[in-house]
Amino acid sequence: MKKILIIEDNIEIRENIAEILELASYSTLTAENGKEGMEMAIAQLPDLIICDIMMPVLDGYGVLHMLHKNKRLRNTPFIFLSAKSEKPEIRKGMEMGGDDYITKPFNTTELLKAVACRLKKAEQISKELPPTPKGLNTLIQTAANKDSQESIKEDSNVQKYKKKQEVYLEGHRPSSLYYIMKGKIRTYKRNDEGKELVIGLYNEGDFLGYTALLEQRVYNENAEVLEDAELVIITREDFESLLFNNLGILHKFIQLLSRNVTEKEEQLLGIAYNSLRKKVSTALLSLYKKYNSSENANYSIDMSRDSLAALTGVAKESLIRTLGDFRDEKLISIKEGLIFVLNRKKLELILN
Amino acid sequence: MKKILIIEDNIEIRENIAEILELASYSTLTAENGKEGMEMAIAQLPDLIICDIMMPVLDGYGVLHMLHKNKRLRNTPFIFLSAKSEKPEIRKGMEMGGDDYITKPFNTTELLKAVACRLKKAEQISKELPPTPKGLNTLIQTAANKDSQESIKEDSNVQKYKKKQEVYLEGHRPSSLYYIMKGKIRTYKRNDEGKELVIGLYNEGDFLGYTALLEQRVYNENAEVLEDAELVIITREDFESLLFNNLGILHKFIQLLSRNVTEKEEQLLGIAYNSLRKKVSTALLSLYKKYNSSENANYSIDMSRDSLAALTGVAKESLIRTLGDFRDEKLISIKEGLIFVLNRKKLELILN
DNA sequence: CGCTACATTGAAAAACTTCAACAGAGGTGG
DNA sequence: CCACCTCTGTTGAAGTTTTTCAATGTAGCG
Repeated sequence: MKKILIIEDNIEIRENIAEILELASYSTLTAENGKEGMEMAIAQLPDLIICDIMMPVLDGYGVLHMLHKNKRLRNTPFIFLSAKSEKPEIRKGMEMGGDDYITKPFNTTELLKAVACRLKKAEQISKELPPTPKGLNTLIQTAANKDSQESIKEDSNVQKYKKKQEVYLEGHRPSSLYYIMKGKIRTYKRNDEGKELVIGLYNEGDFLGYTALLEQRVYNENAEVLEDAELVIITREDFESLLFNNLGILHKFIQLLSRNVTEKEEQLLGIAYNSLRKKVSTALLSLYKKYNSSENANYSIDMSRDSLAALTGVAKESLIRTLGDFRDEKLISIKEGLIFVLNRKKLELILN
Repeated sequence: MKKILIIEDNIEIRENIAEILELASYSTLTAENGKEGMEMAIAQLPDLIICDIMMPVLDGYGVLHMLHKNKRLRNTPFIFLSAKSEKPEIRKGMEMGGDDYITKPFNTTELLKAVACRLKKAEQISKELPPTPKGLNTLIQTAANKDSQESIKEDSNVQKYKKKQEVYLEGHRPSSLYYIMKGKIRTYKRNDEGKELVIGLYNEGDFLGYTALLEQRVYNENAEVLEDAELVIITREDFESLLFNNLGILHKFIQLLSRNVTEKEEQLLGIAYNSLRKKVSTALLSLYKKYNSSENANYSIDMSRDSLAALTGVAKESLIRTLGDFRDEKLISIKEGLIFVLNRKKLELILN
């Protein structure tokens, strides 16, 4: 239930507002001057504040000013109350960052609408999300529903891709963001000699191809389907409007990118100094973690040896030999090309 | 000069507003009903729209609704005009996404204040910045000045660091963001065997240590001063408030991170498959580009062989031998340990 | 002067890659 | 339906590249 703080010196008006809001099943807090109101705001962190301008001790402007200085209250919606005659005061209030205002006398509908409207807007902005990248999944859907402007879901189309199909190619101009509904994708780069290195693995619930869009330049890598996939195509325009109209999504993308950087740094260290054995084992483990997060006991890695080698950054033959060694050491088993991880612990403990 | 579109059916009011705004040196466009106004908005892309609610043909709500459907006009500030008596209409307008409203009759000050206030807010949001990372430099300063809440500049302090000093260490909790006023920094990781790999080079005008802050976890790398430095310490709180109160900064950080990812991917490909010679030459060139962007002819690389090896991802001895080869081939010269790039072109053309 | 830290060189060893050959699966067309 | 072709996976052996180990040189410094 939403908590609303009412700061108003006139007891009648105050009680009246509180009553109306309570009837609309909000919980209310009341204060009879700015100072008291601030104290209460700090202690209770209300979801919205309704505040009179003309008050003894600390007036409405003062409250607004102090709110802005407080990190946790800065974004709380703030609705002014003022007498009809106080026009310049109202302007001043809006300039100082008030979100809306109501002029006295007001009627019930007006009050409730203003409150509902501001609460809704605030919610859209500060939407809390689960910390996993998967959270973006739910997010994009809720955003698509809530967005009154355009429903991303409707506009976007889902496309099916077969194994080995290329989703995009290095050097091409990005026209859309991809969201993986189903299937697995890898991204890779090729050096002058044609050797491939896999630089990213993507699974259901992941986004694909955002760096090129964010940097506003052509793709720097190729993307290929590892396992038959269904991708939601989100046009560049939709992506940008989603991104910049929704602080929550922006926040999440920043975290996503940030984690990306960190992962790549880990990978760098590994590729630079790890031994063949270590490289192969970390590659196997990263596949395992990425695609078998539910710890399915019978999970198998189904990937061509070329791809696997490109993921590890070693020659195909070296990879195969190492896999053979691991099989002999009973760390993995291989049946018809599929690799089963038998002893994850030991695989993790392999030294350089 | 800012362009303002006035949509109002009453010719007197319309001309009056236009006149006032012209006097305040805005340029104005006028339309006498919603339909005409929309056409003009699409054709002219004004910076702000003032619009009456009650109008023939297409009313104010209709205009607002259509604006929201148009990508280029969606974020244009929108101020309603309405008669004092039309309170429920005003609420409806605010609910639909109007930014502000003015009740008729209004006075000059009120109008001008509302216009100025909305224009200012819109500008803060969509601030355009130069594309270079250096842009952040100017940005943080302007942000510090404009930010009415807290001046980052005042709060933060500048600290001096000596060569070889550690700025932060892997595993430590980040408490602040660093902005490099002067000097050079490198970040590096160490593997289990103690071998170091440099994963980032930072120069004047760069930010340092943001990934840990953004991911909200401990540092994943060490940062060490390469050349005596002065760093602005920006507290975590300031950084976060800066980041989330200023869309422009957020935008820029997204681009920064994005480029970071791309760079690391390039580096990965290089470290994975390049030959020793190629690795050394790209390392030299990346140092050259990073720290001698002004193409100073007498620039020299002053770095310990250990550091250089860590940057390249090879053994120190291998690095030294390759440097020797390059010197014999007259690609570089070495005096007292300092490396001078003699033939950048040829260095770039070295094959695997 | 002796100590320490960094730079350089030589030679041997290790770690991978490359080349080459071959096997099996799977698809194709006569 | 089978011979044939191609593609992928595997193995052996030779070849390269890079690292490691060890010795030596050099500069700064209390």
